[in-house]
Parts: sequence; C-alpha cells; structure tokens
Amino acid sequence: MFLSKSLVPILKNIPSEAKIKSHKLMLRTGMIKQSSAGIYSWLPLGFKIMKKIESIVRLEQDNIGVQEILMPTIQSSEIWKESGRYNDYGEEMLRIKDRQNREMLYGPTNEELITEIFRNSIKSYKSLPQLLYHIQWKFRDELRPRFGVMRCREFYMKDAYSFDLSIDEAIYSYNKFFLAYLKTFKKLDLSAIPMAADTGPIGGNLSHEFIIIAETGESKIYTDKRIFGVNYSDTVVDESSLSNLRTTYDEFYAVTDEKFDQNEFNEKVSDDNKLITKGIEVGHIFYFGDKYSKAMNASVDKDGKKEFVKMGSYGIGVSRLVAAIIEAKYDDKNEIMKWPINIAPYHCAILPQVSKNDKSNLEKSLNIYNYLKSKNIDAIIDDTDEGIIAKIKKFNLIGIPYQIVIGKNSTDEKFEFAKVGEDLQFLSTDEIENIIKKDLKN
RNA sequence: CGGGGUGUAGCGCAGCCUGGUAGCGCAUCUGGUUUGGGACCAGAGGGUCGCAGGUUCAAAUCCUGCCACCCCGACCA
Repeated sequence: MFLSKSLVPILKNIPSEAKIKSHKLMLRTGMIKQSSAGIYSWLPLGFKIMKKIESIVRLEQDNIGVQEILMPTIQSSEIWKESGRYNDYGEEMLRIKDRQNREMLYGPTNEELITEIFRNSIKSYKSLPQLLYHIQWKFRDELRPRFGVMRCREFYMKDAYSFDLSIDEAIYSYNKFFLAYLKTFKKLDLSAIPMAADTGPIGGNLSHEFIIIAETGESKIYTDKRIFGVNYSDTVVDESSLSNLRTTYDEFYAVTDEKFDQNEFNEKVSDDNKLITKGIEVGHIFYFGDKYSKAMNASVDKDGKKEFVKMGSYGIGVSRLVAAIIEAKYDDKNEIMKWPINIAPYHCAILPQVSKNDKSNLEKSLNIYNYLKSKNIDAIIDDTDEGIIAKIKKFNLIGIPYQIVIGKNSTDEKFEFAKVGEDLQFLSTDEIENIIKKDLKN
C-alpha cells in the first residue's frame, strides 16, 4: 500500500475539540472523523485497528465455546415493554418510529432480543448451557458524549449472553467469560483488573468491571499491586479451576472511587502494595439470574417442570478499546505511538528518501515491500516526497511498530531498521523479516 | 438538563468593539532549490464568514430567532 493513495488525512494542527490524547491522536492520524456529537466515521487506519481488536475479542469468545450470531441494531419496543425496561431505560434509549408509526428503538443492549430468540428456539434443559455473542453497533444517547470514541453515543460492542438451568451452572458460565476477558486484554497487551462492580440498569447481583490502567483514565482506582501477579495461564475451563481463579482475584482489594473505603483499603493492603491510579472500563460482566427470563417467559422443561433459565451478559467495548489502548500506550510528549503488532494497521512502514530526480529508493522500497508481502508481512510505503525526517515523525505518530528507512545510508543489502521510537540499525531483509516474524509469534 | 463558551478555506486562528464586501499559518497544486529528527523560495487554487430574518446605501461585523459543536456538573460500555 502506498501512503499517497491512502485515505489517511494526517494533520499537523490538533483539532481544538480534542481534549484527551487518544482523541487528539485519532483525529491527527485520520483514524476517525466526527459525523455529529458522539457519532464517528471510521477511516481506513482506525477501522483496520478496530477490526484487528475485534478479531482478538472474537477468538477468545470462540475459545470458550460461545456461538457467534448477529442481531439487528433496530429493535421493536414490544419486547422492551415485556421486560419493563421500555420505561426504565429512560432518555438514554434512542426511540424512533417507522412509517407505520410503530415504536422502534436503536438497541443500547440486547438482553430482550436474545431472550426472545432463546425462548422461541430452546425448549429443553438438554440444550443448556447456551452461550451466544454478537459484535454489533449500539446506541446510547449519552447526555454529554465526549473524548472521541471513548464516550460516544454510537459504539461497537461485543455482547455475549449465557443461559443456564441452575445458579451454579450460570456462575460457571460467568467464570468462563471472566477467564476469556483476562486472556483477551492480555492479548491486547493491556493490564486489566477485574473489579467487583455495581450492576446499573442491567440488574442482578454479581458483576465485575474490567479496568485497564491508564493515567488519563476516567475512573480513579484503588488496588493491590499483587493482583497483577495472579497467574491464570494454568487455569483450564472446568468448574473448580475457574472457581479458584475467581476466588483468587476476589481476595484482592480492587475498587473504583464510588466503592472506595479508606479503612478497608488500609486493612487489606499494606502500604507497599497500595496502588492508586486511574483506569478505563473496557469490559463488564453481569450475572442477573431470572430477571429477564421470568419477565419474558424464557424457560426450559426439566423433569416435567418449567424452569426459568438463569442468565448473564458480558460486554466488551471494542471501539472504546481503540482509544483505551492509545491512552495506555501513546507517549504524547515525544509523539510516539506503539501499537502492539497484532493490532497495528500495518506491521511495518517503509520510508524511502525520494526526490523528483531520483526515484531509485522508491524502487528499492517496492522490492522490500514485495519481499515482506511474500512472507505475510504487511507494509505501507510512504511514497510522498516529504523529507525523511518528516516521514519518520509522521510514522512515529501513526504508531506502526517497525520502520525501514531507505536513504543515503542504505546499501543494496542493508537497510536502516528501527522499532518505532528507537534507534536505527543496519539490517538485511532477512534479518528484518526474522525480527518482525518473531514479534508476530508472541 | 443547569452553568459557561465557540461557529470565518481540510486543520489552527486573526478580523467583529469602531459596518465599506475577507486575511494569516499549516495542508493542497505548479515550478525551482533542498534532503537524516516535521526544509526553503516563487506562484496558484480553495470560503454564499453556521442558518434564517431584520436594521442600513452597504453586514463576517449591529439586532432578533434558530441550529450545531465544545467545556464544567449530574449519568454511563
């Protein structure tokens, strides 16, 4: 791909509406374009990143046996009246009428819709558990959208739902997601802390928020440093193993400021282990029992008796994660972004020194590009005639993990190669390939 | 929704107080000189000044209404 042919509108001036670094960077590098308050178009760079995050989220859902479906964005008000939330949800729900004057809404979440699907399809306890997810746009009409895609109105979310016969089995399902979430955020190179949380309008009595550490995060958090040492690599998907994992995590003090209690903090955490910082909520899981199944009559037959299924729901803000990762990884002082290679829009940037009279470096770039391509390494060539300094600066900002500079110091065999923001070294294409490949494997 | 603020070229801004028909930097295009941590010179293109009405010989500028966007607060994946 050539930069000159990409829709990547890079700005030197930061649009004045952006206040936090992720929003600034996303606008500057042309990842998104605001359409109206809290509603954004995703341009190629941003969209590529979001899609890569999505695929990691998807993989970890599939790994615990969740089935992917796709539900619509527009829902009928009928099912929301059944659950009672048509009134409860309030102004945050965007209500619309179709041409027949039927009351419709743009889904802020999907408990009702999935429950309706379930009750029409599953009749026997033998079909349980049912674990289902989809990745779809949601709309919540925030009073005050802000911070770009961090707190916007239209957002892309993975939401999963579980249906079980008993509470114990439902907790088992819950714990599967608990583990899947830890693994997902780990793969995104984020430190996520599960925290006991309030359930809000979803309802229920068991809930965890997954918060990632970021100095510019919205919520203040209080926790125990040792929580990062919990090892879940040996945790397997069975009831006792997962239950142990939950217990291990729940023993550590970890709360946001609404739930903070200084005395409890002092009691449970030694001064050495206290960590007070800020974070961003990127996932939230709930167990809410038969709240919706009872209201909407979703049941299965067991021993000749009707049993309301026990449900849970599990969200990950996919579009928010794009901004959250920037908050965690962007060095705005030096203007260097470092995308983990598995979600970077390209693996490598090729930056040739080009002048009007001498296009030879561009030809060399193409050779390297084709070579890397044949090795499944995705590169982008900056074929513009800007100075090499400008190109490096620009790609530091974009955050593609590796840069190859092809200029006056290159030879036919050795090129300057750097991890973004680090020093250049002379390497052959073989060596470059090996470094990138190694990174891709991790 | 309460309080505050802003709408002028893709982005950042000046002009408005004191009305005379729009300007600067970045970006874009052309030509030339450059080329290692965001180069320089010369030239060019691009704006019904958020929208609607009003005052006036004349409105970006004054008046009225509306709209949009941003910030602080309450609420939240």
